[in-house]
Amino acid sequence: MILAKFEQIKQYICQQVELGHLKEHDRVPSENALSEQFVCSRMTARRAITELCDTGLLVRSQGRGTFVATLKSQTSLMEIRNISDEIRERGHDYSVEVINLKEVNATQDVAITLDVEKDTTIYCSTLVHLEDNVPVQLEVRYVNPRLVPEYLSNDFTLHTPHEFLSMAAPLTEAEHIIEAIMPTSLIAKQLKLAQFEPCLQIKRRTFSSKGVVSFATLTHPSSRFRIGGRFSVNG
Amino acid sequence: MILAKFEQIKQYICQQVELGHLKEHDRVPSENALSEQFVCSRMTARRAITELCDTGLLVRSQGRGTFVATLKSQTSLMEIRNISDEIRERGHDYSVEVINLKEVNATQDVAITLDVEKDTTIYCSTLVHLEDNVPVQLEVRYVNPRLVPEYLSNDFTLHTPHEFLSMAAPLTEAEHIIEAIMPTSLIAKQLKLAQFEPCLQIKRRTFSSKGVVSFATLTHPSSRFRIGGRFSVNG
DNA sequence: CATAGCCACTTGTATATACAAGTGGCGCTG
DNA sequence: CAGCGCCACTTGTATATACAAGTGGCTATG
Repeated sequence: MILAKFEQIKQYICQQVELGHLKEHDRVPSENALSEQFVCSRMTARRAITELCDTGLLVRSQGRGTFVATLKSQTSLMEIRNISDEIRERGHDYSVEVINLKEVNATQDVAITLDVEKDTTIYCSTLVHLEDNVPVQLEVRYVNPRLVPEYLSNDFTLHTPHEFLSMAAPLTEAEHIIEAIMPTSLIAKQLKLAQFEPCLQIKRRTFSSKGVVSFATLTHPSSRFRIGGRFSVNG
Repeated sequence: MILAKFEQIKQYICQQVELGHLKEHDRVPSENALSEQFVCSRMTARRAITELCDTGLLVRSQGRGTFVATLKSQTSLMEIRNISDEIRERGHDYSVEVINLKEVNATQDVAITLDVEKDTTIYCSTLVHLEDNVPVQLEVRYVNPRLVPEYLSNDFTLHTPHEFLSMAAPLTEAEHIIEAIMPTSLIAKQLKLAQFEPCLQIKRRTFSSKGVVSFATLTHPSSRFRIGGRFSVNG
């Protein structure tokens, strides 16, 4: 048995929803029905459903049954998404311009942020992400070489830093600070801004189970990029 | 039995953490130990622990045991917090300046946003929130009068719009767009900005179970306010 | 015809049990 | 003393069962 039974049942229900066989507010088979269908006990079927309720795909109602929830668009505010995927999902062209890749000595503040010793050699990548050949994000990223020693050998035209890091050291947590700034002339030049305009700047620290993986400063020209999201309020 | 047994166990463990008897990375009693202590089956104790893991209070490790997780500060990025609470929690003075309260005819776009008929009369409040007498947020808010007819009768020096709306129509969902803008001269004046500086602008739509409650535009001078948050990445 | 009550079906809680699988310590052996 | 293997303990998966409790429809009764 490769996959646990309750995982198989989860997968099946997810597929039914993805394929459109189950739509919003449709009733899903009862726990008893599923346990017959998958030849398992009711508790196993129940577990599958419980976990899908936790993710928000299903909602239960005692006495009535279990139903497909109102499907909500994902909250890209919270989610850390890969910018190339996001651009491609909008049906646009993604490309990247690598400005430089280097090793640098950690200054005091970067060392603290990355949780390494001062003057350690750390990796730094600077690149610009383009949507239909228009720069939409300047990404300056410092990476902890202890956790991802092979970072600089990545081909960034094939894998974004986020993609590469996700493979090398799966993300467990992230920390964000969002600010509005006026770009410096260097940033304006790198983003090919015709005139100065306010930019959204996100400082993001990402963690894996082994510690701080990287620290990135993501700068978006306001006229070309927004951040949005929808989420439900708990409690 | 007022509370289900697994809820009692959850409560007990939460208390132990709150009281400091269990600290970060401490080991919590094993499922078997809990089931003896509470005279229940292991599956019941297990359920309590499972749900506390889901909330992030505990982490499990097969073969080793269950531990109190690294306690994280709340993510104020996702949470919709009351600005007056936030300012007071920082130990600063909160005050508010009401610029105006009025009824307006819904223009096309506001009508769509609030999901009401065009030219309906809707409520509009404009106020500035101050931290130690410095303006930190300009809030322009449109409210659906069908859902909160008594909105304009609120004393905004006692309750922020968010507080009042939360009582009148509990939030179920919210939608956000974040942008960086240069303030108009009116906004700059209302925020008492000495010179023009980039501002973070959040457009927020809030929903109750009965529909769109309000639409707010929150403008923060970048030099006086940031948005931050930390969260765990699922999957 | 209206309704009160019963019944079938659903989810919710709880138990007892079994075996799989991961971890870490302890002791035995080379 | 180093390392291997066993064992105790832990969490992970799964089953079979029981009763509680909420929902909705159907039927019998007034």
